[in-house]
Parts: sequence; structure tokens; C-alpha cells
Amino acid sequence: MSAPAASAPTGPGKTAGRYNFRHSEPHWQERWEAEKCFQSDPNGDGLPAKADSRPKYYVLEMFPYPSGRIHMGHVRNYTMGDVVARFRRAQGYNVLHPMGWDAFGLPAENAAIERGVHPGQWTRRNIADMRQQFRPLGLSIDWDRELSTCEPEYYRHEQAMFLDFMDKGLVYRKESTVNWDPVDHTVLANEQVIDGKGWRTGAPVERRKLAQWFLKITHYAEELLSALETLDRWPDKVRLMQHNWIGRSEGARVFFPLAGRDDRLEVFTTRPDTLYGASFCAISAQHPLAAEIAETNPEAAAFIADCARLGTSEEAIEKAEKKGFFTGLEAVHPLDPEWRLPVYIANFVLMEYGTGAIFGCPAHDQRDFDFARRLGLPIRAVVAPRDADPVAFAAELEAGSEAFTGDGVAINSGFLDGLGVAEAKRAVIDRLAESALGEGTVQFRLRDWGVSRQRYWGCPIPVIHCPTCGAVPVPRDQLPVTLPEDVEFDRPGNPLDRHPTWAKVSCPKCGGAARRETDTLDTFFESSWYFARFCSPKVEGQAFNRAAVDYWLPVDQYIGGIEHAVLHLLYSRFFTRALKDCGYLGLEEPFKGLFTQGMICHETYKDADGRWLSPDQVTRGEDGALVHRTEGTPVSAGRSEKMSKSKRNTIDPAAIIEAYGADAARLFMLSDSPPERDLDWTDSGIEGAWRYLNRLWRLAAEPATPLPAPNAPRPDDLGDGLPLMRALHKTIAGVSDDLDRLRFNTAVARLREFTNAYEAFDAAGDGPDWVRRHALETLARLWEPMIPHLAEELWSLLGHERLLIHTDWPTHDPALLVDDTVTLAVQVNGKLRGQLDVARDADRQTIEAAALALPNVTAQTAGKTVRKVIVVPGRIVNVVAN
RNA sequence: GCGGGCGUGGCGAAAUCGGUAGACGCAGCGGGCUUAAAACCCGUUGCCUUUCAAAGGCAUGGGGGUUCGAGUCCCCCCGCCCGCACCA
Repeated sequence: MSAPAASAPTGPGKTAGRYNFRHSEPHWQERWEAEKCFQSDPNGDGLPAKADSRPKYYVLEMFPYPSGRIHMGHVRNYTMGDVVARFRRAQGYNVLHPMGWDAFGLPAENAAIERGVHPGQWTRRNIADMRQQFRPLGLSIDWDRELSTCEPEYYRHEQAMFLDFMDKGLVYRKESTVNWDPVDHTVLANEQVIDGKGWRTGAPVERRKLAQWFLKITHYAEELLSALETLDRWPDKVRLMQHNWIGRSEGARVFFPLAGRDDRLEVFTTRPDTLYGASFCAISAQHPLAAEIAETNPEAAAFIADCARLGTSEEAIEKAEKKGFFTGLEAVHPLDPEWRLPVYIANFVLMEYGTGAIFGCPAHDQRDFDFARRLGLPIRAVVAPRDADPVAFAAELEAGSEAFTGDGVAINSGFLDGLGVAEAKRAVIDRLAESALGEGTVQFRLRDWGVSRQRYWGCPIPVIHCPTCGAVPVPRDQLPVTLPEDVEFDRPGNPLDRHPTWAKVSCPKCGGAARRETDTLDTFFESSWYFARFCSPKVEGQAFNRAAVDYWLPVDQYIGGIEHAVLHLLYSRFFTRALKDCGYLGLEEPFKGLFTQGMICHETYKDADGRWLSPDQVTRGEDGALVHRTEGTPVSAGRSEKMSKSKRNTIDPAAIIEAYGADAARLFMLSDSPPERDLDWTDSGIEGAWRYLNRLWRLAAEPATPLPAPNAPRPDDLGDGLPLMRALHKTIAGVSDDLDRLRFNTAVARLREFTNAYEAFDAAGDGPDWVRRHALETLARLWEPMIPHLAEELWSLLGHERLLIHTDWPTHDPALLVDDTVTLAVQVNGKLRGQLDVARDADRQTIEAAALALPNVTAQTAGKTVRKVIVVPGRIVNVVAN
């Protein structure tokens, strides 16, 4: 790509002048800073000044992980947020637009292992670097509210929250399975397990049981689900994903007494109506009953081990045949004491869902059907479609290979026969309840949130393990529990665990020797409340100044990536409820408006050997074909994909800003693609943005016609300036609406369209000249949220001393939106045959007559009879003739 | 397998109360300015028929339907993308 050299304007003449962004952008940034334009915390308590009566508006972009380098995704994300922040500020809102760092996490530990640098040092240096990289973008951020989650001033509050959650019964500890890398002696996150092997060591991952801390998100499952309906400014897609993730299903718990034993098998089903079609029971390989049987039955133990081996790779699960092992036990059918069902251990039953046990009804569940076929178990139809012949239907189903899962009526089901599915469910549940053999229940797919991580670089869990008192909370006056600085990463495992002194403490209860919890919190913990901490980031004794969170929350517009659709957003919704129940704040939903932006993509390149090449290694040869820049060897271009280091198709924002300036980068980010869709980065796209900025700059720096003085009075009669004035007001209305709905691409198109109209405008006189200046000033004001530096530059070129950012957002004059005449499309039989200019208020007869008189219309209707003329005022005339 | 989304010029896209499809931009083509190039400016650009003009035909993944009129609503089919994935 050719980087334009910014030069001083050369004045009118043969060479067009160029906008010098290198001078201008830092200049306006300094002015904004000097005038404290983005400050929002005058008292230090998070609240606005007493006299400030503006309504509040909280705009937030998901805070970044401090990797050390900003990437194009950041530029897009923060540009969008900045447009919203600047737009709302101009509209008279008191805007909160903060920035912080999601600073705990694995990459810092990897850096420590690979380069021997301390995670804290690495993280803090990255933060400093990234702050510097954000600065040239000209974002309207209140940096005074900056926070970093890895600092004790931040995480001490979440330790207190953890203890409050404990008091509220929202925290518990239980054994849970983790992915264990036997070489690194470390726990792996799911995404670090690739094909059942550790990503770093390649060693087969083991499943180990560890006691871990859980947060009871399921306590709020019902509410988290139902409240989704109130989030009307969230994308449907995200709400749907959360809906599915929570996965509510209504059904029943059914108890099957075990023949010859005192205990019973507890089963969850959504189809109690098919109980008469049961032909077996099945339990998970992890079910306690399975373990019990395995103790005395080596074959059962072998089968269970077999099941455990499976289950790492998704593909294996997909292809796995349904397998079962007969336990020798028989379950008694709850509706018929004479009826016995064999009990199997089955590889397709999940311990984590429901009760870890099912009853199988092959006729009406495909999995059960497959299982029954394999093991030769009976298949008995107990539901038939309403219009089917029950006997024939049952025969066909039992001979076929597919279960029937649709609605219908009960057959072969005793007292249920003839009832619909829904009625039959109710009837069965009632009958079971009478004999205490079952009950209606609601089951969720959502599981409790396991927050323990066997890691160093995270927030310490404030608990002490005492051999006599058990898990004891760290007394609040001893918070924060801080991470030790003197740690080594030269050996595998968790440095906290093997630290010589850190974990050794005395029990707060009995004073005996005890040991600190060495697990740290999942990093989703920090991001579940940072948006609230931003409301009063400087208060010390408490997490929040209650008045400040009451004032600022909820976040009016949250912007971030779709990858956080479920976990981060669901955890934050949970946290907000839990914090409310602990008295921290007073609302349930933290994010009123949510917007998920698309990714930045770029074409990918490979050399002849299939190695990825970065865009700057690729150029076009003389024949236009892609070649390697230095070696001249052929290069093949692949499809456009999300920018990623592994595919080497990234573009460095710093290089773009250096070559074209921040406004060009911002403009390109907002142009062309709708913000929720992926954006393709192209060289020609950024060139186009840069070209437009210069055009705009020239309108003010080198005007074709001299402009009247600033603040010149508006002439009573705009004369020939009226059409441009109308176009301007349509633009004001359109752009305001676009920005309100975050439709940045159409706002850009509209402003460019008006620029075209402005340049084509050649009327002369006082009226037109006044409109010219007015239009240019308004154009600067409308552009300011998107390209703030150039907008200020234009404003200044137009002779204003006071910053543009302090001027109000323009409002349109509704009278100027309606034209005196309108152009109607004229159709004959639905096909366009001409156009008609008529007065806006022309009556139907006049329009009809004029339309029928159009030469093209008479030609088309010649020899036909006009049956009907449809007139849609202001839009269209359709002549129906045959 | 289940759920959701999307298919519009060479490309990114507009047009969502059913009313002139292709705004705005990218790329292309022709021209101007220039010693030359860049930059900049002007014109042009969905496809087809037509020497020009005028006009006409075809076009929003494919097929059918509703309607005076369908990118938009309904039904069927095809393709791509995303989420979940033995959730009983």
C-alpha cells in the first residue's frame, strides 16, 4: 500500500492541498485533554457535580486483555463505542465512558514460563504499552477511571464478594473432574486440550478429581431465563443462545424401586406420558450405583473404564455406538408392581444432567430406540398421531428404525389411553405423586459455575483449610489476600502450591496450623463486576459507592464481541443478582443495551510450500498476479478470514494510524459493512477513507466560493439555497436516527451523499452563501462522533475558537423535510413506465389524469381498457389495464 | 441431529409499514490537468437487445403462491455461516 505523505496545504491552484493529520490529530487531543472534555468524576466519588442536571448515559466496550498490542478488532470496538459516547455527549447526556484492563490470565504465566519475566511485570508493561497505543485514536475516554483487575485495590473487593456469597449460601465446594496434564503437572482449560492431548506437552490428558469451589448460578436459573424477555435492546441471537444454554425443561422425577433391594432408582424424564412404553432403565457410568456394582464385578468395572476413555474428543462421542452393560438388577415399574425392567450401565447417559439415570422408551426416543435395537429389547408404541390407526401405526413403528417424537394420543397405556401428550404427562405425574413414586420437576441444562483454577496469575480465593475446622473464610480485616511476588516458573505446576511460606498460616478459628487455598479464581470473576466498579473506581473501603452505582447503572450501551454471548454476559447477569442479594446494589440486569460487533477479516496468503504469508510480504507482480515481495515467487490467495496471528493475516493498527491517521482508520471501520457483520480489511478501503477526509478538508480549507463570516445572520429568504438547506435537514434527521440505532455505515453513506450534493451546489447569492457556511458547519458537527479530529479542524478553519465538541447536536426542522413537489413513479400493470412530478398536495384526480396522459403510458395502454388506477400518495401510481 | 442467521452488480453494501432495486463506496472504463507520474477533477458503469436516439426485455440463490404491485409476505428446495451437541 502506498502511504501518503502529509504535506502542508499548497493553496488553490493546480495541486490539491492535503490535510495534515500528523499535526492536527495530536493538537486536538491535547486541547481535549487540556479542557478536561471527557472527565466525569469531579468529586472523586464517581458522581457528577451537584448542579449537573443532565441525564446520564453509560457506554462501555468490553475491556481488553492486555496482550501488549492493540489489534484491528480493538480499533473497531472502541471506535464504535466512541461514536456512541460522543454522539450522546453532544445530545446533552452526562456520559460515562471508561476503560480498564482484564489483567489476570494465562498468557502472563506463559510469558513467565517462556521468557522468565514475572507475570505482574509483563502485564503492567503491556498495559502501559497498550495505553500508549490507544492514545492516538482520540477516544473520548475518561482515563481517570482506569482500573486493572490484577491490582489488590481491585481484587480485594471480589474477595469480599466471595465471602459474602459464602454467607448467602451461593458458594460450595465439591469434587469435580479436571483435565490434568501429567507432564506439566498442571490443570488445563478445555480449550487447551486438543484431541485429548495437552496443547503444550502433547501428552494424553488425564481426568482427575479435585475438590473445587462452585458458585450457585443455578439458584437464579429460572430468573436468568425469564428476564431475557425484558432485554429488548439485546440481539435476539444472544438471547436465544442464553436461552438454550440455560436449557429449561419440564418433566418429572420418577422413582423405580429396585427388586430385591431397599433403595430405588431415581430417573428424570420429560416424557412421563410414555412410561407404559418403558423397556429398560439405564444409568451413567459415573453413577454411584455403577461404582457399587463395579466393586464386585470386574466386567462392569472394565465397561466403566471403557466409557471413561471415550468422551474426550467430540468426534468419538459422535460416532460412538450406543453400548450397555447389564447390571443384573431389575427395576420395578412404578405403575405396575408386576412389571420388571432390566437396568443397564449405558455409555450415552450423562451423570451431569438430571439424575444420571433414565428409563428407556424406545418407541419415542431415538437414542433409546437405537439402544433397544442393539440389545434386542422390546419396542412398544404408546403414542400415536391423532389421525393414525393405532394398531397399524404401532406395527409400522416397531418394525422400522425411527422413534416417533411428535404430538399425539396415548395408546397401550392403561388409564392414559386417549389422552393427548400434555394431558397424559399431567395424569401420570398426579398418579405417581399419589403413591410417592414421582413428582413433577423442572430441570436445567445450566450447571453451577466452577471458579477454581489451579493457577498463579489470578485472584486468590480467600479461604484457609484447617484440618480440624475445615474450610474457613479469611477474616475480612485480613483482606486482601495478595499474591506472593517471589515465585518461580521454572518447574511445572502451580507456584502458589509449592511456595515455601505463602500457604502456611494458622487457622483463624482454632489457631492451629492450617493452609491457604492455593487455587485462584476464574478470570471471568473479575469481568463479572468491573462495569459496576467503573461507577466509583476510586472509593477505597468498599467495592462501590452505592449512590454512584445507583446513578450510573445499568450500562446503557454495551459493545463487544459475540464470543462472549454466553459466558461473560451470563456470569455478569448472575453476579448482578447475587450482588443485589448481598446488598451491594439495587438492580438485576447490568446491561440495558447490548451490541455485538462483527470481526475484522483479511484475505489470507500462502506460498508454494503452503506456508502462511503476511499481507506485507505479498505484492502484485507486473502481470497482476500475487508474488512474494522479496523473492518474487508465486503466492496464492485464500478466502478472507478473521485476522489472526496463526494465519498471519493481521494488519497493525499502529502502522495504519501512522500512514493515514486515526480518523481515516476510524472512518474505514464505520464504513461499508453493517457493524454487526464481519468487516473485510482492504487497502483500497482505507485509501478511500483517506481520500474522503481530504475532500472534506478542502471544502473548508480551500473553498470554491468565499464563505460569509462566522455567525453572519441568516437571510430572511434563502432563495436558491433552499434545496441544499432541505438536503441538509434530511441529513441531520437521517444521521441522528442512524447513530441512535448504531447504523454507522448508513450514517457514513448519508454524510457522503450530502457532501456530493454540497459540491454540486453552484447557486450564487447571499442566501446560498449563508447556506453554504451553515451546511459546512453542520457537516463538521455531524461528523464529529466518527472523525473527531478532522471535525475540530474544520470547525477551526471555519473561524471558531471554541471547541466543536462543546456545541450541541443539531436538530432538524420538520418543515424542511417535506418537499413542495414529489416525484411519483408511474407503472402500467406493475411495470415502471415513467415518472411524474406533482405538487405534494395534488389531489387524486389530478394525479390520475396526469399519469394517464404520459406518452409512455398512453403507448402502453393503447388498445386496452384501463380497469383501475391505484394512487399511493407521495409514492406511486399504478395503471391497471388489459 | 437440533436451533438460529444469511444468499441483492466484478466487490463491500443500501432499500425492511409490500410501492421507482442497486443509495454510498471499492474496482473498472473514457477524458482533463501534467514534460511525466502521483494527487486531484469531469464523465461513465447491473445484464441483454438496439448503429445512435428513443424504447424494450431480463434481473435480489432456485421453484411455486398471495397481491394492482414482492428483495420485502407464505410454501417447497439449494448453498454458505454460526451456536449447541447422546441434555432423556
